[in-house]
Amino acid sequence: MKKKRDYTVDNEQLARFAKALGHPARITIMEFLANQDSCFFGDIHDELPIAKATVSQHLKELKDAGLIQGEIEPPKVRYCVNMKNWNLAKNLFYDFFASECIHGEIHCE
Amino acid sequence: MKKKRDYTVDNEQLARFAKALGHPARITIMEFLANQDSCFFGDIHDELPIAKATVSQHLKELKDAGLIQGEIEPPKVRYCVNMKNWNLAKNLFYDFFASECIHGEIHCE
DNA sequence: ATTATTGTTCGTAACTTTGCGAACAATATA
DNA sequence: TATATTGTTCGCAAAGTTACGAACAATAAT
Repeated sequence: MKKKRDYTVDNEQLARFAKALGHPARITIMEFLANQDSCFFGDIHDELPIAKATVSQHLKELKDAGLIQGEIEPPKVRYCVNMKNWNLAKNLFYDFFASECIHGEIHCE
Repeated sequence: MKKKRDYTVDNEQLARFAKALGHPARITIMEFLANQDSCFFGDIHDELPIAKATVSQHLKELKDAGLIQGEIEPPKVRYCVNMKNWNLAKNLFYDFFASECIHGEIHCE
């Protein structure tokens, strides 16, 4: 029997972030939140071609992945980027893609 | 009825890449391919704690997403990073995360 | 106390993902 | 021709994803 390595913690985390971003609605949400001050549920919903129940579901996934957080401001809910985890994701992705720079063309100096 | 925007082509593409990377096995594969010259199926399989049928499946997904390509060198199969699409992915991710630099701490100059 | 606004949760349906072992195909070796 | 090596495909099971409308809860306004 050969010995098989387990996945590293970093790779598990990176995969978790990637998975959370693996839907155009969730990409659109993150992009929107990154460039807005007002980030109420309704504003997000207006950006997306899907029902509010589905939007709520996508927001929950982003929240579970740690990429956003929401706080209730009755009668609305304000969503924001979780900067700590967003930066963690950013760094993991940067390092991931940087490892390819040995072949590199773009973004490698 | 409100008018809802469709997803942009870029966001769809970015989501497709993110989804393809949304599993630790596939992250591990890409990382491995990025840093090796020999990239036979068997070498990849040895890195992963899963059955070869499952490895084959993950490779197929990465291939379908355009991130890798494989060529038969009987009796082996050599897998490699598809640099064109890898760089496209890299750029899409970089731009995606760069949009957050208005709040930024790290990697923003 | 109604009624309206806002967003979540429930229930359901269709589809996709992940994983495995077994069977298979294709070449190389004895 | 038999046998070994390499990797894919098949068939299946269990679990997760995506989507919706309807029902619900919580606050605010009439």
